[in-house]
Amino acid sequence: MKKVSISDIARKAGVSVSTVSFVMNDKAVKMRISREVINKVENVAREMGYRPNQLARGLRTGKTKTIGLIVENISNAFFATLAKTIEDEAKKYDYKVVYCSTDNDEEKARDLINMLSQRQVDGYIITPTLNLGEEIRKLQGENKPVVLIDRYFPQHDEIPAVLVDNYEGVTRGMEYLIEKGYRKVALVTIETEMAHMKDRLQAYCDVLKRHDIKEEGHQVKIVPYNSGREGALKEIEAVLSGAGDSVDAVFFLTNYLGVLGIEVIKKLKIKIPEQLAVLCFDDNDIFRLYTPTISVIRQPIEAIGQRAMLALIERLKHSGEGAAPENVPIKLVADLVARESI
Amino acid sequence: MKKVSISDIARKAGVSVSTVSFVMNDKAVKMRISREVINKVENVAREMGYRPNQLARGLRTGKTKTIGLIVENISNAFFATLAKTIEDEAKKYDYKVVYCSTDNDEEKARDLINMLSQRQVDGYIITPTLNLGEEIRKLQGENKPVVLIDRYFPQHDEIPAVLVDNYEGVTRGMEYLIEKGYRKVALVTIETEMAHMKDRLQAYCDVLKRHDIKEEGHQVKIVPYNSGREGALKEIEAVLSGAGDSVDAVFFLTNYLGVLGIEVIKKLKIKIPEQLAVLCFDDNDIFRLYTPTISVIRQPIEAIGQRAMLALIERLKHSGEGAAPENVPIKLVADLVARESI
DNA sequence: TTTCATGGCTAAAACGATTTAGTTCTTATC
DNA sequence: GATAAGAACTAAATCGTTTTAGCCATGAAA
Repeated sequence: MKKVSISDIARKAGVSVSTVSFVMNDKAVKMRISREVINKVENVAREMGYRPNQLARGLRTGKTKTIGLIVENISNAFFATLAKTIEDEAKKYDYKVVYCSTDNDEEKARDLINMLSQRQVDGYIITPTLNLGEEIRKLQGENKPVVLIDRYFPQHDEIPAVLVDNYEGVTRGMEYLIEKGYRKVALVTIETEMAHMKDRLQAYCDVLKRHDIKEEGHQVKIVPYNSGREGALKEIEAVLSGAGDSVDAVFFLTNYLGVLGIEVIKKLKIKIPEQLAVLCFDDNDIFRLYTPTISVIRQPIEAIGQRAMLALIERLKHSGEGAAPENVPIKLVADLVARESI
Repeated sequence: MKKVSISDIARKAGVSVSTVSFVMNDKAVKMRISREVINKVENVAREMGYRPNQLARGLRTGKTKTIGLIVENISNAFFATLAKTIEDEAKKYDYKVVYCSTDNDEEKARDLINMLSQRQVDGYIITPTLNLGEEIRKLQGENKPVVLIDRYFPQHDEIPAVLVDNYEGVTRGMEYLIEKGYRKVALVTIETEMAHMKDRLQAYCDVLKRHDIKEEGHQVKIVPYNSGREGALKEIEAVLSGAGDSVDAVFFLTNYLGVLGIEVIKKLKIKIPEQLAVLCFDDNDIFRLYTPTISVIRQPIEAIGQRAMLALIERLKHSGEGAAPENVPIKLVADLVARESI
């Protein structure tokens, strides 16, 4: 019981392969195939359960109707939601998406791009790691559109990117904390050279400076990327043990760090917000359900996915022409969700 | 700047296409290509940045080195973890996985199978919806191996399946509740005809019967599948409003329901475990971090992914031969994680 | 001198589609 | 009666690989 091909149908219907192809692609009328032949072919195709081979089609046409999505980690809530949005959005334009995770590893990211390229995806949506600029330029050189999400390369402004306005988001959060009277705000962030995180860090520093908060107000803990779960917990604990004393508030710069932070807070039995105010960049179910509920700066995940998809589709359409260089990166505004933790 | 093909290399290196192919596939020695030609070809390929076209390769060989993974919803923690495990596992065998979500919609599931089939994936791992038996048999007819996960079709024991022992898991949970003195255990489950959920429900009933618990002890709430978030919250609230009175414990049969349950409990300010003991089938970060922590029956997600992958690879290897019909379904044991909620 | 290996490659078919450029009938037009 | 203009199809090239069968030397064996 082999798969049925277009020529099987042709044989059974007593017509040529081309005729079948025209019928299957709704070009029958344009090619003046008679009504009866059309019906005959359609019937035979249905009976035999024909499903066009996309490999063959892609090989011939050069289009696979597939886009590659590279995220940091698909099992992280943020990326999972983003992926789902993009998948749903892609379907509207009749594209399928295949996704994969870099685990933030440069080498792995390169391998993934390579793999997707070999599979001839039509375009890419990428959460880049460091030093991926060259690889991405190569894709563009092959005329494959690329849109970055969540992160960007300031030095490569010819690569379109869609992300939250990180600087503005953290500024908003910090202003809120300060307005509520907190002055000793610890920052917990992740070790990285990437611009989006630098922007967040910069915003923190700028706000403190603007309010003339010095020394004791500046407590930045940078968790090394490879410290693992246990290591990260230790690092965070080191900061939070100062709660109620050297620290009166903490701002976690990623959702993942925030969840670890909750774990530490729970362990140390720190009272929120009496001993410690808590704010996190990026929402998570846990923050909504924890007692007390945790305030967050919420990224507009759906909007990011939609805008990215839109930008990509635009480029896929006019892939030949010189892509109109949008003002990059596109920065969307994050909103503050005030809950009980501040 | 077009993509470079094998014949571009052949031309530049002054050899035939076949020779290049042999070199690129490590068949050069077997084909007695001389050392110098091998080196030459390899150099040219590297210089030109050659990446084999997998469409062409797949078309020719009939193997895409890709497996299709169909889950209910990739943004759900359970399936996201499962997907990640399977992806990692697949990589070991040099397979790529492409995943998609059914949202538990029969029609969508069929479409996805169709789409993956058109893309010529070599095998499938599927979280089936209702009535997918026929479609799956068709795949097997085309000699494409299929392994089910999380769910199974009792009436189709020729389709291999890997899942947790649902009956045993719920039995264990119920015995634990009863041992701790709870007698009025409400059950919250989802409306479905699928066997794995029937098994869970059956276990609940059997345990109560075994302990001679009648009437007041039997409170089964079946949340309709299409009730949406708000609807589901209402349904659950209807049950939990009896906490401390007609109900002294609640057992959520899925992780998703459990999270909604927590939301209701929080809203109604129900004291756990004083007014209500809580148990959930399937773990989630929230259960670990909520105060108090919530006990769960934990599924061995990694093991499920690994066993499923193993079974699939086995079948991919001997796809010609009559697949040795394993004892199906493979049922793995779930363990009870006792926390503070009981 | 013919035959046979063997070493070192290449030609060409095949995979399953799409698409361009025909081909073969009718029928209408001058 | 010759020509042109559709109508209704089909042949064959093509996409980029893999793979089988075979070609052409050279040297050894008979």
